[in-house]
Amino acid sequence: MATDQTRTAILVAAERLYAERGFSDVTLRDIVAAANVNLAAVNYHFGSKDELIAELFVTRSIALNRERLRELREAEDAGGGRADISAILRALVGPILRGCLGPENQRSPVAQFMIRASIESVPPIRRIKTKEIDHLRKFAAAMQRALPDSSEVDLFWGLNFALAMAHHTIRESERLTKLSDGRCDLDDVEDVIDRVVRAAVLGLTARAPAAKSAPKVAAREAR
Amino acid sequence: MATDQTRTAILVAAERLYAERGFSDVTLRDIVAAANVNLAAVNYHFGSKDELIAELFVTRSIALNRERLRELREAEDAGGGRADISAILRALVGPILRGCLGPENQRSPVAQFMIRASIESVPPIRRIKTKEIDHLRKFAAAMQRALPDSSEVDLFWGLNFALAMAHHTIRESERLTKLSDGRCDLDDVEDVIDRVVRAAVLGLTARAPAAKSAPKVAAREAR
DNA sequence: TTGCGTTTCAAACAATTGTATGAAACTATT
DNA sequence: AATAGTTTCATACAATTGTTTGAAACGCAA
Repeated sequence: MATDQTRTAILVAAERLYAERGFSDVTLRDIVAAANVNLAAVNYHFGSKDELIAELFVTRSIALNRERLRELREAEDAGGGRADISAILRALVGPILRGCLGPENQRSPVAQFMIRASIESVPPIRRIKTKEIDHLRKFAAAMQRALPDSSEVDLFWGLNFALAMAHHTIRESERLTKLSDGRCDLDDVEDVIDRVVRAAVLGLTARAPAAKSAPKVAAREAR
Repeated sequence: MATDQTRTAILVAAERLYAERGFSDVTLRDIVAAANVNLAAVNYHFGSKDELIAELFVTRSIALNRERLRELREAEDAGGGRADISAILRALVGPILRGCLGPENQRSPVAQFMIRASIESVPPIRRIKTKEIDHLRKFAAAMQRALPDSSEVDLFWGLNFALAMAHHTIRESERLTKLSDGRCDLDDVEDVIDRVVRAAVLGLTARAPAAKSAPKVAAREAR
């Protein structure tokens, strides 16, 4: 059993490579080369490539969800049982953004891997991902308590949009930097979180759907 | 030259399979089986697998960008040269959403393929994707004309968030349906577009500057 | 040291991948 | 009908994939 040296070496190398290049482009031979272990070690310690991926994802998924719930509880405690909508959304998108962006995390595999995982749906992950819905329901419920007057549907859409902005910003951070000629500072993580949360909250709390539907142009063309 | 029967058969089959299962999971043998053509036909007509993917992506990319620009011009013409911000964003996210969602397009590969393409960055696509930045710049410029008082950075963020909501909604439409127990109707495409545009516009036009730390539930209406 | 369970290693495995080949079948012009 | 150019086809190829194997090396209690 020793110190599980090779086991963790494989995990570390695999996560880094997967985060950098995606699942399909990384072979077991790439991993064992980066980890400086024997090829057979992967199957010995994990059984198969899929189980290695699954273990990676489960570990990170649990950690991320725990951190999210921790922040949610913290916000609820601070608000005397009912958390502010901003705080709820901040608990939802903060951990993943903090893990993926920022000067020290920009190229870090810690959570960049999770984004890959949520994108390329390899079989072992797809199974696990289904369970994440239960996790999101907790946030939906908290949002409902924070905004009891809003319709459920609107809340789900708000939740969806918040995650959308967080994930997309992480995935396309490079493109946003290039598009804005570096003027969008993705290293200031807390600023990014603020922007995402603010935009999501505005979409949720703004009354009257007035600002939409372009006046002159045919807004809706169907039906 | 006949009617390019096999050529188009390959294109159709490939796009459908790629849309359904992603690039890495679809082999040339899968494609030729679905297209009912010989294995060698792919390399004969396209040169290589990568060139087939590139041709698919280029074709769809051009069509999508053309439709976006068409709607943008239409909006600008209707506004006498200066388009409304809602109309601009609608031109940006409308075409892709219409192509991917809706009862008849839900499982249609027409543009679902594009989402896969923008996610799994296989080499031939990555090259083409870079050019899309120039395309987005046109929208950024239009947004600047529509909201001359907003800072450039805020506009880029708004553009980023609008695309984020559109793409994420397409990608995770199944999860949103499941999470909301079917109450979020993703078949009503125009409603989805309205929601995306409205949320994006609110984030852009709401007067609630900076406000670093979590803003209170100030329900700010857009002007 | 001896013995035994665990871990590592080099090598080979079978399966799958994209691509290439060269002959056959087809099309259309002469 | 004959020919030249194009397209199809079965087949083979080389490379890469995840996985397996059996022996060697190791750790450690007796």
